[in-house]
Amino acid sequence: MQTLPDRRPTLDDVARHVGVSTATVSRCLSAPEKVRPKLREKVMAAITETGYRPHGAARALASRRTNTIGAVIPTLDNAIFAKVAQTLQDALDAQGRTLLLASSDYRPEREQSQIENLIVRGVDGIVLTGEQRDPAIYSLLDKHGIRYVNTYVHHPESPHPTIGFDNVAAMEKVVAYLYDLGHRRFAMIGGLTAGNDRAAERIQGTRDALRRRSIELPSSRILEQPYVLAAGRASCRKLLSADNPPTAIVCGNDVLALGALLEATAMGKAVPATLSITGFDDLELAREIAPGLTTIHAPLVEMGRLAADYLTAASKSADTEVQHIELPAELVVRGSTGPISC
Amino acid sequence: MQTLPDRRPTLDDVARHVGVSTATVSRCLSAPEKVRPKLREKVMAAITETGYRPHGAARALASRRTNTIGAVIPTLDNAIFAKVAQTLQDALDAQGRTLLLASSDYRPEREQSQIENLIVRGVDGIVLTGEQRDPAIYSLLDKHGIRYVNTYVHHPESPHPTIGFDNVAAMEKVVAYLYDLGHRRFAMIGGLTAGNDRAAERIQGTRDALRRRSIELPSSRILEQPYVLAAGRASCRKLLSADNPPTAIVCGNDVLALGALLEATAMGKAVPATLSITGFDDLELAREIAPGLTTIHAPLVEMGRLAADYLTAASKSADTEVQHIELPAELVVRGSTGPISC
DNA sequence: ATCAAGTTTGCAAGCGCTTACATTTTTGAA
DNA sequence: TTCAAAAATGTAAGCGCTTGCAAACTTGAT
Repeated sequence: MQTLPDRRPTLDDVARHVGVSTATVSRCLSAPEKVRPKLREKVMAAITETGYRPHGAARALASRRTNTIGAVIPTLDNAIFAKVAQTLQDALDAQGRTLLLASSDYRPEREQSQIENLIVRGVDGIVLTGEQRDPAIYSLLDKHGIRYVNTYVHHPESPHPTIGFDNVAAMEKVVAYLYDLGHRRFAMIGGLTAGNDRAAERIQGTRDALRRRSIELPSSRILEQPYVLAAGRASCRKLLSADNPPTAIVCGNDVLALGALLEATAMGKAVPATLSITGFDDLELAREIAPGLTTIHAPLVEMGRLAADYLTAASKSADTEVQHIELPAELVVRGSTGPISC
Repeated sequence: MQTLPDRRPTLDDVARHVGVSTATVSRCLSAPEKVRPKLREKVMAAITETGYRPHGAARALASRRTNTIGAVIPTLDNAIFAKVAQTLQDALDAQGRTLLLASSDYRPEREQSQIENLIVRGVDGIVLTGEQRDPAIYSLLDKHGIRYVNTYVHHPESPHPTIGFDNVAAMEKVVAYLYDLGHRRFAMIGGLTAGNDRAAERIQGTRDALRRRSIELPSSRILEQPYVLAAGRASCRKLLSADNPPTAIVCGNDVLALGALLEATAMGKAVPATLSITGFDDLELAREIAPGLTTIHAPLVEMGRLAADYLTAASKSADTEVQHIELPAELVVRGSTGPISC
């Protein structure tokens, strides 16, 4: 007798098909070694035949596990975040878990709603970008017993775990390098700092590093811009058109720097002969363009892998130690920077 | 009397807190208009106080809905797919649904496992990339009653719905334009065609368009490469180093074309004076680089929006008509192409 | 053969929520 | 006021699965 169900097959369908209990079928799927090989084979065959696939929601409800990790990144539109997402996915895949990816578009309220969304979906842990956010979010996370880790930053004193690099120290490296080349007239094209602590730290880091060398960066020389090429171009044009233009433009990320580089070239400004430009992140394109972009290499792969490992380990042990891992963010010198020549 | 639960708050906790039934609390959340305003306020306050958040799995199990759409894209590492994902997410957000994003890394078996994953997660519909895949996947989708739509292609005769553009016709436009400029020696740097029908169609489209003009493209002039800058560079170098090098290089996407453009420039080859290069997709960078890249504009935003709408509409009505929507993919002429000059 | 220990399988109680249906309360026309 | 209709709320039965525990079956030393 053959039933032709037009509904999604269930565990029960498979069980009846073989003549065993649902418990056995369930075990074939989640603990195969507990079922006698011969029986298991029969069950597996029935699963194939019926096209059965587990019902994730039912499984999650019964087992109180989802084997899922969430991540909220600012945007997919930047290769840098896409790369981390890819790394996370690979690392989690290897552990038999899956990644739930959400993007906030750099908007705090949207980040919050995405985090709540992940909570509702029952993720076991969350990878966050940066540290700055409404404390209510952290307490909500705690209340639901969900582990999380802040990435892209290193804040050893923070009560929240961080895996990332020191944005301030990285900018010190950039400034030190440019200063030693002889540069004294600086400008910065940074990211929008509202709700973005990384962007703020990079600007602050640059400002501090210059101040340490007795150079004050006037606000007219600090432009806060969205991370798009066109903004880098426009900002560069503006800076170069001013009186006494800078000889070095420090950018908050590679996208802005590439925009600046393209505009400077278009304006006939020789790079690096008369203008040095630096980025941050080290995109593939930074290496390929001519001249190559001097930038800070962000250790994305390492960061993604460690974040995945951290959440996995964290969900097992219940140790309370807040962890902070600092990754190196090194300066990569390429053709877009050089000694001052005027 | 105050309980201090260290477990996740449930509907029941909230209900007890207010002194109503769980049904009422549930209704406050999913059909607020069915609850007297005064009571509703009390319930909402209790929800805030307890930090309650719905348990998605339980909700999905009870309601047999997840309000979730899945999408499987080849990779996040290409701005083009990131853009579609972003658009999809925005469109779905507006409908109160969420996007579950998965990437296949251009590997068919990984695409399959990601699709199964989405089925297990109970998505209401799936956005797929391209059409070529194991028929078993389509029948699995059918068996589970999950709607899907293939994007990036337009196959009016296919039994599977498609929303996209005609890759073959697009390449005809490219070739026609270059031919009319006087080009006769062509080469192509295409994507890897294994499991990628878009890449295959673009190569085939180019070959056909040339053949129609009595130009045969020898296999030595067709390079299949992964979509990365470095591959574009290396391929370009190889093509230009051959005897009787091409005057026009047609690329399978903008990443390859940008690589080719960078390499040609680095080799001192004047573009477009002695070499024309075309891309496909129309990345932001294609517009910003110098010279600007002549390319096919892929209507991503429109595609994402339509796909979201289609799956929403599809899940409501049960009409059986297989839909095919063709979107325009126009040639955008910029500085990387010009008349032949030899 | 026998039986204790180990292995395999089944039983059945939930997991936290939604929702048909039943019950109670409110409303407003008579 | 009265009472039928409408609105609000409660009751309770699952949704499809996992898993502790009990029952049945194997195993192999005696």
